[in-house]
Amino acid sequence: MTSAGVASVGRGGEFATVGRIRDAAITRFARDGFRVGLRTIAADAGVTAGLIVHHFGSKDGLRRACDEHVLAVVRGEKAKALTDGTGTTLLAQLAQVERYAPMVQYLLRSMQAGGELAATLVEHMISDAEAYLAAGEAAGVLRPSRDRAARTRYLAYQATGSMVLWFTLHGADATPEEFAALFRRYIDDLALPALELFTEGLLVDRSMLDEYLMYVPDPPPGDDAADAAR
Amino acid sequence: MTSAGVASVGRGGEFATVGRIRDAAITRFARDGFRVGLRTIAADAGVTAGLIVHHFGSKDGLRRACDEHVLAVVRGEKAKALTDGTGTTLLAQLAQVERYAPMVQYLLRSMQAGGELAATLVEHMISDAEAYLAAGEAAGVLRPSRDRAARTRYLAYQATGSMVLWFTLHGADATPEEFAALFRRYIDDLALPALELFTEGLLVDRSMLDEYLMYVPDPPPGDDAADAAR
DNA sequence: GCCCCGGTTGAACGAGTGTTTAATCTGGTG
DNA sequence: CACCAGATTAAACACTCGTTCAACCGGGGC
Repeated sequence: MTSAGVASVGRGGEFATVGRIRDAAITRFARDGFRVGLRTIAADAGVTAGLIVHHFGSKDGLRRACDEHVLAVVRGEKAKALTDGTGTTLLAQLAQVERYAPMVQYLLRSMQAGGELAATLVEHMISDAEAYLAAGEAAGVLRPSRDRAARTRYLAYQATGSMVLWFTLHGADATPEEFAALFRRYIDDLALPALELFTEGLLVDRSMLDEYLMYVPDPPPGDDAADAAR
Repeated sequence: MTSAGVASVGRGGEFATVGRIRDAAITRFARDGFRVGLRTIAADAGVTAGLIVHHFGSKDGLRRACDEHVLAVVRGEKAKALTDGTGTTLLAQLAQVERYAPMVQYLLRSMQAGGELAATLVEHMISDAEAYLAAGEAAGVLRPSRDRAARTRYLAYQATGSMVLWFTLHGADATPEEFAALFRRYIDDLALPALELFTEGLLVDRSMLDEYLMYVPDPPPGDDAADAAR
C-alpha cells in the first residue's frame, strides 16, 4: 500500500499521479463496471480516495476524465486504421493491442451503460460510416441504397449493438488479456455470415422488398416533429 | 399513500399484494434500472420495503420473480405471434400492446444489464431463429448458408444488440407510452435498410467472400478448447 | 532558517442501501 | 370470545458509498 507513496518524486512530476489514477480507473471501470467504489480504484492506483476527488473534483469528474482520454485515444488511432462500414474493425484492431484492450473494454462498458461518451461515439461512427459507404458506392463496390442515411444508421447500430450485447453476455468480467482473445474470436465467428449476407443477401426473391416499396413509399411528409433522437 | 392499505380485503386474497408489488417492480426496474431502491418500489406499490422482503425474501428474490414472470409472459405470447429470423417482431408487437410495454422495457433493461434472464432469452431466440431459418431454407425463400448455426447467431445478435443499444441510447428513460411509440418508430426506420440488405446484399461482387472462402476454409481443427461462451 | 503551498493521508460525516426485528393490525377458527 | 397465523408497518441495524475536513509532509523561494 505504501509502496507508491514516493511516486511524486519520479520524472513527470505531478502528472504521474493523475495519469496513474486515470489509467487505473479506466481498467477498473472496464472490468467491474461504473458502480465500483472510489476506494477500490484508489487502492489500484496506490493512493487514497480523498486524493482522487482532490484531483478530479468528484467521481463524476473522474469518469469524465476517463471518457475524454478514451475518446482522444480512439480519435487519434482512427487516422491509423481503416474502418469498414460497420465500425467494428477499428475497435477489433485496437483490442488486439495489449495497451489498448482496457480502453476498448471501457468503451463497450460505456456503451452498455449509456451516457454522453457512448452517444457521441456512436454518432461519430455513423458519420464516418456514411462517408465510407458513400465512397464505396462511388467506387462501385457497394450497391447504392435508396436511403443512405437510414442504411448507415442501420448498419452501425447492428454492428455496434451486436458487439455490446456480446460483451454484456460473455465478455464483461474478463481480464484485459482474456478480453482480447475473446474479442478476436467474436470477430472471427462473424466473418462468414457477414460476408455471406453482404454478398448474397438472405432472401431468394425480391417480393418482400418490392411489396414494401409499393405500399410504403417515401417517408410520409405529414409526420410530426420529434426527430431529435433518431 | 395509505389508499392501498386496504387492498388485502379485495378479491384474489393474498395474491393481490404480491402481484401488485411484482408489477410495480417490473415497471420501476424497467424505467429506472435495477439500482432503484426497494423503498421506491414499495411506495409505487403502496406498501413498505420490509413487506417486499417478507414476500420475496430479498431484493434478488424480487428480481428473480420479475424475471420469471416476464419470461413466462413472453413464452406465452410467443405462440400467438410469428417471429422472423431476427426475433425483433415478436417484441415489437408486444411493445405495442399497452399492458406489455413495461415488460418489453424490462426485458431490454435486463439485456442491457446482463444476467441469467438475458442469456436465457437470447439463447431461446437463437434456437427459435434457427428453426425458422431452416424452415425458410427448406421452403426455398431463404438462401442456404454455409454455416447455418453461425448465421443464426450472427443475425440474432445483430438484431437483438441493435435493439438494446437503441434502448440504451434513446429509450431508457421513457414512460411506457413514450416507449411504445419510440419502439414503433425504431422498427419502422429499420424496415427499408433491412429489406434492401436481405434482398440485394451490400457488395457488388463476390470477390471478398470468395477470397475468404479460399484462405479461411472450414474451422481450423487444431483450435484450443474454451468453446463454452460461444 | 523560515514559511508557505500543493500533494497526500486518515478519519469522520451524511446519505443512501438491503435487511432484521419487534410490534400492530386483521380476519378466520375452535 | 379467545386465539392464532399471516399480512403489514415503523424503527433500527449494519454497511457502503461519495464527499469533506483537519492535519501532515516535503521542497522551493525569500
